[in-house]
Amino acid sequence: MKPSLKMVAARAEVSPATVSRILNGTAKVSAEKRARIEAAIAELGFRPNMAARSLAGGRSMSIGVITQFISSPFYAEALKGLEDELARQNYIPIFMSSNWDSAQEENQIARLIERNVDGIVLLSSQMSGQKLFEFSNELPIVVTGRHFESIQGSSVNWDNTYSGVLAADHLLELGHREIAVIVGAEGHEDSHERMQGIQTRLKESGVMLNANCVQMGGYTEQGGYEAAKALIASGEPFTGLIALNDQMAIGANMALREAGINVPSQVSLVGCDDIQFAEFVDPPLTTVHQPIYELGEQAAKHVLSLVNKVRLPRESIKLPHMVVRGSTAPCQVTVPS
Amino acid sequence: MKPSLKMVAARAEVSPATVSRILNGTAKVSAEKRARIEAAIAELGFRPNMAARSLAGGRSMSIGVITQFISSPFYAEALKGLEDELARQNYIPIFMSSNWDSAQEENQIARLIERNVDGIVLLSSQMSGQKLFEFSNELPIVVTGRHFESIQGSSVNWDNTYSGVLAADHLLELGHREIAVIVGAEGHEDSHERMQGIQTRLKESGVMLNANCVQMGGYTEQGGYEAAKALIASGEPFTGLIALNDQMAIGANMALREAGINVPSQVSLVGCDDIQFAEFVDPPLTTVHQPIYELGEQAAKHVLSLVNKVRLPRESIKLPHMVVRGSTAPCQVTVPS
DNA sequence: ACTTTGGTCGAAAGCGCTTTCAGAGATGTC
DNA sequence: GACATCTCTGAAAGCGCTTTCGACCAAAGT
Repeated sequence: MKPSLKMVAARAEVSPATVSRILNGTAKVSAEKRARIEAAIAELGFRPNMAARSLAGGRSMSIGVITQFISSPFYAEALKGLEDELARQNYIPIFMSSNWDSAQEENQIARLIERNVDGIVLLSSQMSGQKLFEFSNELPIVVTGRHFESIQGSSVNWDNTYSGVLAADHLLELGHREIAVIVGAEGHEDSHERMQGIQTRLKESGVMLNANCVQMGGYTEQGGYEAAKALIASGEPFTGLIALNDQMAIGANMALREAGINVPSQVSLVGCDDIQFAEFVDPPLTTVHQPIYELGEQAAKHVLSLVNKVRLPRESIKLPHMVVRGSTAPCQVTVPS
Repeated sequence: MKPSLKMVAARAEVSPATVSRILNGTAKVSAEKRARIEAAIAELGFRPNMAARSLAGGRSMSIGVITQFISSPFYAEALKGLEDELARQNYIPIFMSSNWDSAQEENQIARLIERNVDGIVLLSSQMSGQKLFEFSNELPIVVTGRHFESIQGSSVNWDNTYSGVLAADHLLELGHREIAVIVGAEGHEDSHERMQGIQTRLKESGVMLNANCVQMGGYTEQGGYEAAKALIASGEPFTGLIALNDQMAIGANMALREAGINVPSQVSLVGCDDIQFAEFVDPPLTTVHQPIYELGEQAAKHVLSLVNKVRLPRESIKLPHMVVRGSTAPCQVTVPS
């Protein structure tokens, strides 16, 4: 039989209420009783029952976390950040995948609410703003990759525009003037913002971005591969290629290789995110490193601040920065045929 | 105010007990009342409170899942398999990372128990068999990647030896006789078994495996990279290289490239696992595909069978198979210097 | 000495469910 | 028709904790 709080109380010769007070630090307890209780807890190996705590206290000490896919290499670090920060505050994350499907996303949120999570973090939600707002009336929600603000909702993000700026500047500095871009998916704020940053910079430098030179890659390797193929097939000349995430960059790299186009001598390729694999592809990928771990941490801090109704000191997230590896080089005069 | 079971009961003019019976299907209820109750549930938008169910029923309908790291590319598919199968049976997984640390692993298990999980799945546990056994007395535990059997414990695995056999056979058939191996980590049953398979096959073919030709790579890209460097530095000739997982193979690939050794014309490289990235490296990695998604599914089925104390029809897991891509080729006479 | 404050603590209610127990009908058997 | 047998249902206890409320005691103020 598992030891219960009641048994601890009996053993320490105090009331259950007092034991609870020790557990939660909700009231002062005399040093003497505290010692007795702590001893009893240790001797019995008592571990409080979360279900009971949750029921009685109205808090489950758990936060739901929804990603497109639990093992997305992009979110890997974000999840770590979340996990670490939540653990520090004695919460646990409950991870679920939505598989890029907004119906599934809603369904998972419902399951999480049923499980009494105290709040939810949405890493790149697909849901409509309306729905999001409705859910945020039920419980605190923090979302990344898009803007959202309500009484119990907020968003956390780094400066995506700046990521675009960095990528564009890097190619520009290397002398590239014919630039193509593989974007993420329609209606994705972060993809859109990065693109915005790129365009701003290109325009400032007088470089035109032909419509043919922008392809959609859906954020996957396969998508990047196909987008690059389409780019090549279009006949549009380009010496610089920016993929709005590393997975697409890796796919594009493969398409270029297959087409006999050398990276970086013929085309300079820059990715975005700096996922773990980026340095192990050939050539090692030049990319915009984004503070993903931090994003997770911040998201955790934000939900918890909403849950516990404390104001969070406005701590801004680090800026992205370039990681120059082998996939970019100064522009040669020759243009890939 | 959230609707409760009691409110549903009041609205349907039945007792709470009857509502509960409908929810759990634990007893027959007249069609008429069932209809009234279902209507009331729908009208109120009632969602049962898991904390209460868990407390009253002694089941939390959740399974703890511990991996080295949530976003390990290797376990990606396994987690998906677990998630899917658990969802089918109305359970949810609670994922936690142990970061390759057995103390953390124990700690996480304790946290999971505290959260009343009904069972635990350990994807590649680092814990001692003794500890494992102790925990399995407390609740059902299923572990992968090693053998374990007890009243409330079991393990699920594919045939790792066969994976080794496949890799060795593939190189042998291509005519390679000088073969090197990058193994995982000390004391890892799965690494050991794969190695076993390789050695059996090599021995049968009269190929000797020099001790210098076996390096440890710790299952990471970085480790594989360093292991390959050491291999090259040792001066030991080899035309075939097997890495016991893809991440190490990818690291090794990079080391070979840096050393100016061409894959596959000078060295044929074979990995193991067939992770998502394997086909996007250059050259696309020839590897032993292992049924990882299925492993997750099976692990889920196994814990749930232990939890619900039903015997599982002995359904064996698929066998690994070779996926031949670009990193292997027939052996040339020349040997890398 | 007598009330006031302040600090500790226990009794008890209750969180939202499940489950046992037994009662009430309905049905079947001899 | 009397009795046993089912089937469906409700009352009530209780899962393990938190929290309110008030009791109690010591220290402080008058």
